[in-house]
Amino acid sequence: MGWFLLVPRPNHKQQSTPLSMSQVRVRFAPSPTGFFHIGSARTALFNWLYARHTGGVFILRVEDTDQARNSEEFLSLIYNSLRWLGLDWDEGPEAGGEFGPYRQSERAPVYAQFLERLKASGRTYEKDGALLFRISGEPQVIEDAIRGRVERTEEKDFVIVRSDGKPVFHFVNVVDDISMRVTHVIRGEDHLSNTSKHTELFKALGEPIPVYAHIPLILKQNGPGKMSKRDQGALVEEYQKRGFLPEALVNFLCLLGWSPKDDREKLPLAEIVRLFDLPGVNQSNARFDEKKLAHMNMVYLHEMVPERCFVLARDFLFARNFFPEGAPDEAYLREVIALCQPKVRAIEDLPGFIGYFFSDDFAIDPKAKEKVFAKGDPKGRLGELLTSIPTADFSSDAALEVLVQGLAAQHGAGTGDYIHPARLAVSGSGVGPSFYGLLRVLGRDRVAARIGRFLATA
RNA sequence: GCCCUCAUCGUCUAGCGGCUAGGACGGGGCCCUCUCAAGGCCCAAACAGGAGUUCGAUUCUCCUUGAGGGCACCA
Repeated sequence: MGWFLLVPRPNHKQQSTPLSMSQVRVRFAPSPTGFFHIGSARTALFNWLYARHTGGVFILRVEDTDQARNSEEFLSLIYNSLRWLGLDWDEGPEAGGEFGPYRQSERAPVYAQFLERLKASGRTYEKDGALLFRISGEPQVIEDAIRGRVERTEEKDFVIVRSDGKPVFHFVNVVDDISMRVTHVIRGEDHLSNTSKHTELFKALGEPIPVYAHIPLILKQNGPGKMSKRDQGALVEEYQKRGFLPEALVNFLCLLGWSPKDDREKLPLAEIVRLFDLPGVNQSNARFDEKKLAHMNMVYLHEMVPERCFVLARDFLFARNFFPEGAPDEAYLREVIALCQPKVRAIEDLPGFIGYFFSDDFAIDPKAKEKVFAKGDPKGRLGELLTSIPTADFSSDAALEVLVQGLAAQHGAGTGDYIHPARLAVSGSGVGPSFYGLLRVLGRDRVAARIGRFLATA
């Protein structure tokens, strides 16, 4: 890892005119042939981070030349996911820019023009109706900003235009990077072996070679191989639908192949932007760990301001049709969410956690009931509590706590002797949010009715 | 098969010649106590193997092994 101390840092300035290359220009170039997945998201993220770190330009380029497999749905999914993650692009579709168009399907004239240049160099020839590129056969050396010197010799000529007239990936990719003035190519390591094809093309066209930075791949969490869009937990859209917090997913993704080099893990994006650099990126592949993502998501959830949590939770609950009988009172919902925010690990846990706040028709958990009735006199305690409810102060948790402590002292019992049976009576569950908050939010009427019903039926 | 890349706890990582090899997730235990999927504390857990270089290697070099990727008229 010490090579970058010896070799001057990325040397694009030596390779081109300082004026045109004075600003970093990176691109993320997805092809809309399937769902947007975690690996692509991280590649986009690292490009975005580098652009923001250097004050450069982040370009979105759509590689939609595979017409048989492309779809506009997949494309808008990419846009949506990038926006959800906060990865805004400076140039590209829906953003404009002076080096467009940014969809390859609209760039045929550019490819024709560069093809003429390549033909003029005498390095192309036709075979079976396709156009081939004649390689130099010379070793291709790149100074990868992450891996250091990598050398590889391309061994055979390759097709650059199919017999149907469509140019292939290697050619259009290089042409676009040239014409969009891309200075740094940050992409997955799966492209490392392709790079020799690309440098051959850059040289044949007499163009400067960009700085390459091949980032490690994300491996699927179970089983062999890299993560693909078919793997469990691979789709960005899925996390969005499940109510994950985008800042948590971004933070987690940053830590797959990069670290701040100290023991911090949760850090603000602005801090990551400040610290991020290519030599700090790891060289080894990382295995995706959904448990750690879930933990990161929980940490962000618990630290989030309640109002934002409310908005996210409300939208999520409505999206899941959690209120089939219509919207609940907003102030009440806000209180429920605020009460439960510290107790759930994720927004998606909410539906299973808050049902009894919105319906009196909840089941009594038999296990919890067994535990409550195992000792003491739960019904007697509930009776005492019920008697005190009409005159109780439900305006604050503290007031309710005082009430229960008073009952306990008066009857020579512990607060738990009231709390556990009462929690069961009002929620049907042995677990839940802070007890006094639970009573306060449910309110006097519900609490009294539910305890009364419990005493009558349990 | 050929080529390229990588290699520290189960997982994500810190470490850039001398450390009791640190942190986090997950796992186990204890505490708190109004429950808990929350919080606090503690424990187990790693330098793949072999040769070198060096006074000294997790750290540098080579080999082996393992892992990943690439070798399309897919991108």
